[in-house]
Amino acid sequence: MSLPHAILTALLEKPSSGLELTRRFDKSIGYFWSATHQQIYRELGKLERAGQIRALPSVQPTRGQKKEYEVLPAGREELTAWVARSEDPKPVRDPLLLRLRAAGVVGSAGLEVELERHLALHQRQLAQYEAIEARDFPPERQSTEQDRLRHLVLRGGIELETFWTKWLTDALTGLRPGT
Amino acid sequence: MSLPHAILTALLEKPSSGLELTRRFDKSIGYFWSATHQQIYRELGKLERAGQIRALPSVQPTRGQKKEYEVLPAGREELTAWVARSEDPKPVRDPLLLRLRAAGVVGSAGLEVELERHLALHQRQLAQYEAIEARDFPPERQSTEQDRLRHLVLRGGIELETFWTKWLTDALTGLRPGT
DNA sequence: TGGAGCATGTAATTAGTTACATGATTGG
DNA sequence: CCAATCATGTAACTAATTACATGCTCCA
Repeated sequence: MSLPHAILTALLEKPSSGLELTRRFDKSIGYFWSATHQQIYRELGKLERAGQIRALPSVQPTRGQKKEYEVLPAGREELTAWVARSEDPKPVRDPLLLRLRAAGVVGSAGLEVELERHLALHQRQLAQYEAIEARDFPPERQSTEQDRLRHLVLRGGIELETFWTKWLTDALTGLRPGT
Repeated sequence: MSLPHAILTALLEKPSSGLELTRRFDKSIGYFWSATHQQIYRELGKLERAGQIRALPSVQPTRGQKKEYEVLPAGREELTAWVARSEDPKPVRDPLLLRLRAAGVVGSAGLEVELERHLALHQRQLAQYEAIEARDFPPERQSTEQDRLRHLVLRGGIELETFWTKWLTDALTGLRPGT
């Protein structure tokens, strides 16, 4: 139940059309909440019907015509309440860990290649996050709460990718015999 | 598309009934792939119709009667192929990171309590994993590939929970003013 | 005999994915 | 004027969640 809140957050940061949102979900927002344009349009419709956002009245609502949305007070209230809401972490569901367990039962043939592929992907993502950190959060510069929160989110991404690269490296080592 | 593979793995480790599987998914298997009994029964039906598993012929298939399943050769082959299959990591979707981003926009009122709650949950999970590691994987004891793979999976769980406890601690520090 | 617990399921809903459809704008 | 691209959507499907239904066994 987080997609509407992701959209509300994005629209508060900057009113946008569906396609603009899609592009932003492919970049910064997608680093912690991914969504496709189909999901986004469907959810925009729901949020509009719920009175949490509205289309800016600049252009007529015909198909193929750009339509910009902004957040209404009800939407902001909903988001504010959600930030403090009590929601348990979702149970883990990780296909790669599962595959290692499966490999323990049917053998690990072919797994090494796949682990190396994942390792390369995570290393690339990590490098990208670190570049963003170097660019947007140079040492000793954060002052506003918004800056600190954004940096924390990015740190989460960096540390998650660091975990994966380290764990995959260990797994590749451990997969070849000899401890 | 990993639930059927999770079930095949579990059944290869030990033939079980639906409820037994449900219990095992609440424990060890659920540490990296969670599932409810409804999902499990539905998927058992599909796998049986697909000829990948079969019910042990011991008891008649009436409702309320325990029914044990075992994996057929086709099921083992499918699992073997899946271990080596090329599958990209799923895009990240983490509600807590998203909430921090939202807090940057509408303010972080009430967030601290929620972060502390999550921190406690992750610390508890971490302690549990570490107890399992101490019990099942004492130093210098692993020899078989299966042992090494199982330990790697557990290390994944431990390091993920370590990441969350560390990150949440940082976040709580960073949330109060003064760097 | 009747209720607790074991065991297997169905139904309805929600969220996410994949594939496709259509209109508007613009530059060659 | 037509192809590329921008932009908004629909439809069908798959996966997961939540709520409910039903039958069997055992023992107080």
